[in-house]
Amino acid sequence: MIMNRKCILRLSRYKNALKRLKALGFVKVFSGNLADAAGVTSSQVRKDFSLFGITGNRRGGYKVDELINRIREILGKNEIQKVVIVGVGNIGNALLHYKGFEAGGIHIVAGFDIDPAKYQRHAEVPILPLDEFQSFVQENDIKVGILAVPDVAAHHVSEIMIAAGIKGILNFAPIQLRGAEDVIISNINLEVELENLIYFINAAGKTGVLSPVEDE
Amino acid sequence: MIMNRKCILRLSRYKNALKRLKALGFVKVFSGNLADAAGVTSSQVRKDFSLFGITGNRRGGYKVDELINRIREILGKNEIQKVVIVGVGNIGNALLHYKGFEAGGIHIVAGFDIDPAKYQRHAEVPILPLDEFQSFVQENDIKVGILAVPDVAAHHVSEIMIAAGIKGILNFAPIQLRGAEDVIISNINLEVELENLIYFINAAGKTGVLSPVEDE
DNA sequence: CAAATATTGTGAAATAAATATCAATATAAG
DNA sequence: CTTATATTGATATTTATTTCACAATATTTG
Repeated sequence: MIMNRKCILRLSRYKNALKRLKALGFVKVFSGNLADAAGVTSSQVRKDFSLFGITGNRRGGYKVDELINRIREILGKNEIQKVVIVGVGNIGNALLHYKGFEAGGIHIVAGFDIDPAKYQRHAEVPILPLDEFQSFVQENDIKVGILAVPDVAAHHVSEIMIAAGIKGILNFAPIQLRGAEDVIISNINLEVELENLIYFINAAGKTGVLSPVEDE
Repeated sequence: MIMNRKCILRLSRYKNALKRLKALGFVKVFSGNLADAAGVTSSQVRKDFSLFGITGNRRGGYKVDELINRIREILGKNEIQKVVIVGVGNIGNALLHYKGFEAGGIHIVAGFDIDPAKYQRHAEVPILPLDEFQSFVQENDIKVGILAVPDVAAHHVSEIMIAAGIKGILNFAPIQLRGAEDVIISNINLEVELENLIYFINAAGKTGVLSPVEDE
């Protein structure tokens, strides 16, 4: 089954939207409801579902609980959920203490840095020397890491991560990392995002028209 | 000229790559060099350039300095560059003190929050009451804001921002914000990104194949 | 100066993604 | 129980994006 990235990202968003709808008391939803909540079209929702074999009832929509479980199953959240952070600077530290992940079943289990002043071996989420990265990752079977080091170090550190067995990297350094064959990398570049906003605002100022909102 | 978002994002990345190439001593580049540095194909680079009317010399490539200036011009970095942050929690605070933006000509000029304990009126980058948001934004002609409040507050705060005249929002809250007609919103959802990595790692574990790296 | 060569710039082709359409059908109404 | 109706699910259509292919042309070499 060939699945593209965008489709999976949307699936994740559907799940988030479903949780909110559930909190509002929804027991079943129609593709249109979900489309509104996730900011897409109902065709898109049904198309995505059909790719994953998710089915509802004609005229009856989808049961919220079943749907959440099915998506969670597809996203594989029960198989990997421990995440480490490399680079405990501004951004890394914020993510280390970000509470939003826990609710989604993602656990930040440790931070790593090269600066001894940052080490906190006995904190709830320990901050350890980068030297210990490989052994920690292997002992704890970690597959996902967040990279939040300065740009000059990013490439080097990504190699350390990959060598240790990390298979997925969320990269905050403002360079385009290229992974190995079996490693997937998501690049988040905040400056690029801001520049993008600025461009479209300026463009709107000139033409009076603004492109529709989209992401990724 | 109809221009899509992805294309602009790439332009921004080309600029970053060019800066790095320049630092390495490059005076001119070929589309292939830039493609490698930015992780795309050379066709893509040339096509993007042709959309914006950027030209080089056949057989001579592009002059790095000219190219950087031209891209900077297109991205409009000389017109808007002041940015505010609403929500000085974990993430907001990290971004407030993130040094990476300055080099790119983006200035974080203030943070806003509703928690009086966070106010720092006389700090280098002041943290002010949300009540003062509108007057600050209007007096300082701010058009771009970063939204980093808890999800339950996100929608409400986005409305305050838009009412104050903000035209571009970089949203870190894990809900899909929908802007007004003339407001552009970029959503960055870290949990979704992590889930996505987890999905592809699990998928690779089953099939032995991993999709190529891409973003947005 | 002429010939060889590498690279751009662009239109055409291929691929991928999103949207629209509509028959099938479950639910609800009468 | 029958009819009307709304919604799915799948296919077709449209639109967008990427890649390919190659003529045009600077630059370099002999």
